[in-house]
Amino acid sequence: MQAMDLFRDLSTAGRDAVSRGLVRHDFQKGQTIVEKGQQVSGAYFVVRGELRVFTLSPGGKEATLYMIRPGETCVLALNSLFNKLLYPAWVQAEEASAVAVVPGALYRHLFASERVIQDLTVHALSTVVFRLMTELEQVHAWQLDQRLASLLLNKASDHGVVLKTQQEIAAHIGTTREVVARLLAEFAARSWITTGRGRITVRQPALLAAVIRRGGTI
Amino acid sequence: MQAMDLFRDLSTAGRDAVSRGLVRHDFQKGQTIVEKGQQVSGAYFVVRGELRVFTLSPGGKEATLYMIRPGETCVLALNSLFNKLLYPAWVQAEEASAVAVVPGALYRHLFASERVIQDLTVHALSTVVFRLMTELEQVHAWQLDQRLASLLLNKASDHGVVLKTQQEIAAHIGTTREVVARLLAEFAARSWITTGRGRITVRQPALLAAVIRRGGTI
DNA sequence: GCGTCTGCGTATCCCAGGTTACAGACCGCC
DNA sequence: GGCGGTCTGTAACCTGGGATACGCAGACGC
Repeated sequence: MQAMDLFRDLSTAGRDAVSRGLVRHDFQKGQTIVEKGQQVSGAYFVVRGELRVFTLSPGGKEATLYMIRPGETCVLALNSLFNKLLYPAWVQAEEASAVAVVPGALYRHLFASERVIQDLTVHALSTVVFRLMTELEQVHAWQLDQRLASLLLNKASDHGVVLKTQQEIAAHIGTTREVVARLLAEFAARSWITTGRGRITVRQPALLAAVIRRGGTI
Repeated sequence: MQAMDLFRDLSTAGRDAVSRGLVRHDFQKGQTIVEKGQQVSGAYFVVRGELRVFTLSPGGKEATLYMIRPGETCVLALNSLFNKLLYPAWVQAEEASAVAVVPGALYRHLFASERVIQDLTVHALSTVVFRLMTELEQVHAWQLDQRLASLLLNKASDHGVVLKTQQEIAAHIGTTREVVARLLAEFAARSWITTGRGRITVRQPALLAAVIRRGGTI
């Protein structure tokens, strides 16, 4: 199992403990993994797919906090693990995903004795701090068209294709579907992108990038 | 020195190393401690006062990311992340503050060998993650009047006094002075607060709290 | 007392973006 | 090939709050 790569450098005792305690879960695209306020225990390692950590406001509007990619750890779990706080957000499988869960007690034990786990924990936490700070900065400083352009450039495949519905995009940048449609229409009118059902193709990445750097669309 | 409390549980060797390597700095209110993009290393323990971590957008508008209070740590350089990437925000002394700085190399050494430092590090990082997530959630879900009410209730002393200028408050919640004045005027018109030069007194905390829970001022 | 500086109060205007309300268009399935 | 569900396009409208532009009032030094 690929997830085991993470544990290669453990002591034999540690590896034994892990192989006994590790639980693997599979999630479908869109499936909710953790709900806000839930008491979580254990560390979640993403083996395959991608997880999305997001908030849900009373009105039902979502906003992505950050993503967790394969090989990374869900630190919220670590956070709750070490602080005894309740989980402060929702987590969902962005695509079909496989997750390896190390139960809380085992993880704390490993953290106490295994150097690799200590480093990994700190690294995971730092990464999230960095991502959250970046996100927060962008929310404050950027307009929606800049955030949208940024998302398109980030999520585009090698050939500039983004396979997402407008609804999903809206949830990512924390706005509504209509607004996304409006902004995409502006981009499309300038031939920077072309749109299709569940698909956006970036035609002029350089010009999109310019939107981010500057301040406005016009 | 009070900061030494933190290091009480170190091994003798560790304590020696710290007492040799620790550098104490004093900062005036408003003084900048770290600038964005600066190459920082080590850990900052707040001994006295309070630090503010914030972003500064091109337009010059500030927005507070989170605060660090006495006894808490700002872990800047533990791994490649904050070492190689540059620090993504500004840090400023919110009040006159004393900070004990543990240089990067020493901190990494301590982290590798001292149990207390490992726990402290994870705890500090988790705390920051939690604060950032909370802040991000509020930015998305709350209106400015709610954010302002929240800030007033949080920063008020025992007798409901907040000693801040409107400019400072605006920087905290990421808006402009004029908007703060407008909202404060609304609150004052309802006799929930009274205002003065550099001072706001909360008269009806319960009603302010109601603003947060609900959705609007009216 | 008098100038100067810093902070407050207020009014007017304007725009990004949220809201509402439909009208297609594509997609798979029966 | 018709039908229901999911997605997109778009237009008209509304509002929170950012921008601009002052005038005024304490504080503080001289």
